[in-house]
Amino acid sequence: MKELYNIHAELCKVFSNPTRLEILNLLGDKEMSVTELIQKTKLRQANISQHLSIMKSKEIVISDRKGKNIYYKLTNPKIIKAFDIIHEILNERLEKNKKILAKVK
Amino acid sequence: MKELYNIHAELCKVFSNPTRLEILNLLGDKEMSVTELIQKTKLRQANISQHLSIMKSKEIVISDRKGKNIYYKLTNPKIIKAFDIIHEILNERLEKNKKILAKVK
DNA sequence: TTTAAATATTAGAATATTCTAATATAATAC
DNA sequence: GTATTATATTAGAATATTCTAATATTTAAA
Repeated sequence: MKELYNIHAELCKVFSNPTRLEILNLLGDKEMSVTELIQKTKLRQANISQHLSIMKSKEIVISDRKGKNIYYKLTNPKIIKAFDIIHEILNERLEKNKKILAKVK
Repeated sequence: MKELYNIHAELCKVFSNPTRLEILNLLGDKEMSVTELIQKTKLRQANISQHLSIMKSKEIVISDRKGKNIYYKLTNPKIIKAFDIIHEILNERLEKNKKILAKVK
């Protein structure tokens, strides 16, 4: 069982960086080339490449060259499902805080 | 939108440590005192306390003293739902690898 | 009111992560 | 071939994380 926690933690480590989350969310919509990712995120090329390399090595994305460009996509779209739940949790937290603020006011 | 990635990443950072995942999974079943958590995990008291402190500060768990003991529980059980999806992803990955191995053999 | 049990905090060494700048590689177009 | 475009890799400084050992705090029991 401890081994499951290790690989689960490894996976979450990948998700614990805002740039990688941004990339993954973009790839959730459709596969995208590195150039497109640079344009959408406004981040440096080396940085995007490094993050893609990390995610590829963890088998979270796969790449596919098409002519001049290399396209990346998610290996498993369920990742987005997990993100959706995280977003629900964050929204519920926000709502709760709003209510508390409303009472105090 | 970038702000969402920041807080999402912050939350996943908490999930990117095997000990914290182990604690959270235990708390998913029922609330538990620090002593119980030490017994179940076989980890050092200081270590458990530090991890609980981190998760409390991120509002992932809340604590409640009952006499001698302090009990911790999840603030939002949906966390376990997110973990279940992660486990599905990891299982699917495992199955895929099994199939590949079977073909090679 | 001292003692014991339960939990928290602190300090610090070891390790890991993340970014930028610079450079390398690979494919296409000319 | 040579230049250009797209992408990857490397090195290294700054920062963050994680554990252990030691110590402090809090509550209940004697």
